[in-house]
Amino acid sequence: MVSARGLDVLRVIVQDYVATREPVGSKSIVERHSFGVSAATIRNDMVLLEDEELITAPHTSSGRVPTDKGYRMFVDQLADLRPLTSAQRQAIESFLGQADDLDDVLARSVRLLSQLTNSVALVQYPSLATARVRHVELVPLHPTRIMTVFITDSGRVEQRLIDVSEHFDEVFLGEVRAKLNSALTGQSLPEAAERLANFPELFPREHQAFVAQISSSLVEQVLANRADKLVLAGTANLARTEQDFNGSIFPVLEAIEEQVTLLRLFGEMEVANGSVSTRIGRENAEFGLEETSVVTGGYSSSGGGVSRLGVLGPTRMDYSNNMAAVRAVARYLSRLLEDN
Amino acid sequence: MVSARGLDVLRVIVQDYVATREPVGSKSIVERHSFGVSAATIRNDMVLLEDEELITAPHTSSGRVPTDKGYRMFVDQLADLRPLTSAQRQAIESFLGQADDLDDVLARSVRLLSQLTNSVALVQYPSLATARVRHVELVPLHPTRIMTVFITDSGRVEQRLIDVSEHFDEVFLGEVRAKLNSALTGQSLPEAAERLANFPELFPREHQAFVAQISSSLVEQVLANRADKLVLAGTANLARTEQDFNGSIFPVLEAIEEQVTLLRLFGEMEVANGSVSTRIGRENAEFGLEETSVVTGGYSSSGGGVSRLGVLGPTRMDYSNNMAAVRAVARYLSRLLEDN
DNA sequence: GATTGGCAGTCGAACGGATTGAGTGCCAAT
DNA sequence: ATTGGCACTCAATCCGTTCGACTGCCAATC
Repeated sequence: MVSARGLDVLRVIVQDYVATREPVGSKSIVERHSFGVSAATIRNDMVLLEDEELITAPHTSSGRVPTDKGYRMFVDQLADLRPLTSAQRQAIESFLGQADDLDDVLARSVRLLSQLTNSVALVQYPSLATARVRHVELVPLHPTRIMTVFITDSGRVEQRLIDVSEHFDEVFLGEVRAKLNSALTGQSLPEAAERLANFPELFPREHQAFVAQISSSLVEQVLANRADKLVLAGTANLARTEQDFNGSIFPVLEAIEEQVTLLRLFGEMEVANGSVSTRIGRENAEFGLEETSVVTGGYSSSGGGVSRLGVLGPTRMDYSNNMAAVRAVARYLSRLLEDN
Repeated sequence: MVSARGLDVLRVIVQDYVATREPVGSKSIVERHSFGVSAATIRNDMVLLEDEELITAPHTSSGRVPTDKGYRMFVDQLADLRPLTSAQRQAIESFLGQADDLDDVLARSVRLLSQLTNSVALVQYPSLATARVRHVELVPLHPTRIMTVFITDSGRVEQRLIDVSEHFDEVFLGEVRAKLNSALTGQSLPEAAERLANFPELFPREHQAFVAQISSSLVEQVLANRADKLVLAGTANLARTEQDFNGSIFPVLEAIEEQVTLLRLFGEMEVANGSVSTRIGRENAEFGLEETSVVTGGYSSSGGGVSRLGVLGPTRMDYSNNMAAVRAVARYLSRLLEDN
């Protein structure tokens, strides 16, 4: 069994390895940290850690490196979630404070997060799953073209142009708009989609075809909006940590471009509002990201739903710092978006 | 002086080097291409090419590699702009043909271009500089909140929320909307901004403060829209061609994230509609991109302006193919966006 | 029983020398 | 102008040696 000191050894192995990118040996441990025991004792602890598959030696005569399992234990039990420095706190405050609209808030958050962590940062747009319709607008543009605008209480606005087959009457359009709003305002998106399906029936037969064009377009719009959007920043950091990706950052760049992958990854991590969770190395194998770790946190918006943000980097990352940064930004973001 | 055959030699050096990533020697030239002369003759030509700084030898006893100047000459005089294969043409047709709205068209174009070239592809949103206002809409949301929507004839739609300080009357808002549209529709953006400045004066004194809030917000919106937007795809291709970037793709990733850089780069390249132009290696030094080349083409939209699209990759890229691909996609895109 | 110093053993990294081979530059002959 | 021949250069490769950082084990010690 691994002793208490054994776990301390694991901790410093993770810390030193993350700091230096070099396998850490028993001797360097005793001279860099004051364990009060000799190198031989550390060595004894290390064989136990190796038995538990928490560390491994790249080759016979080298220092040890944490395994995925070792990182996992570090994250779950050993990492001290040191709070950010006051300078960092202040940076968050002043940097996010001056944002105005939702897009701006998210853009600033993601850049901030990537700077705090020197990693790729991701922020998911506020979830629409629990959002409610605030307003629907129909704008006549052409004799046969209408713009539909769709606004949710999470502050998201989407517009779309549709071409209808016949000329329409603007007064009648106003009537449609009024009925749409009274039918949909306050509804959740799935409810709204359902109501839209039956919506044309509220009108006299001769107008149903026309209204159906509008409502079916709106349905698409409502459902399409579920596909969440990501904002990212800090991709260039990948180049700096490239050697940690066993040669090729190709899969990582691919995942970043295929945002669907990242969204699925996010989706699989459960995140209570305010806490953070991690996925380490092979745990991401199904996404082709065996060498990368993800730290995720949840933030809540006035829509009520919890959305995610996080950072992505090599398995050999500074978990303590990154978890603290994710948590801090998530909390600040929640505060900002709930007030509003 | 460099003979005609000398230029042929330059051409095959560029082609072979791009194909193999290996310095090409006189012997391999004569055995791979039928020049009808001996290796020694080729060698004589090569010293002349080297005198002109069109090629260079990485070390004394190795084959030659094109210099930036050599690529430049290749691109300007030697590249055969072979038209795309009919399969490629068909791919363009079928892939772009099924797009519906502007965003979709651009997203498909950029992905297509990156696939055709195995490089990072960029497409600039249609220029608004010469776009004209098609429609302005004011949507009352709250007692004190209005959404302003701004539509140009280039198909771009922008919306924005503003909070006004006092409650307003919806009928009056309709009046404002009508006057706005009659004042702005058909105007170019700079003209529109100018008219908006004086717009409140059209109203009785007691309403001017309210109208001013709307118009000043619209002015911002109009001017802000000039900041062009880029869509990109194929970033993962950088990982594959990484060795061509002398070790670090950092500056490239950075430029990709800092879209401003790319826009400035685009801006410096003059592009008549339908033609393509290139920037090679050091010519991009001011952007920190000494090892990358950019192939740019222009496309026109019904807005009337010319916008740009292109690919970006290592200096050692397949210029013939990439120029052809850029030109083809640009032409197709023009056709698509002008009709509309 | 935990800890320690000592010591042999392992293995990658670094170094140096020899070899190989692709390719050049030059020159005299055609 | 072109060519074959030849000496020369230099990166790449291989091989053997050394060096050094570690480990693993063991007997002695606390």
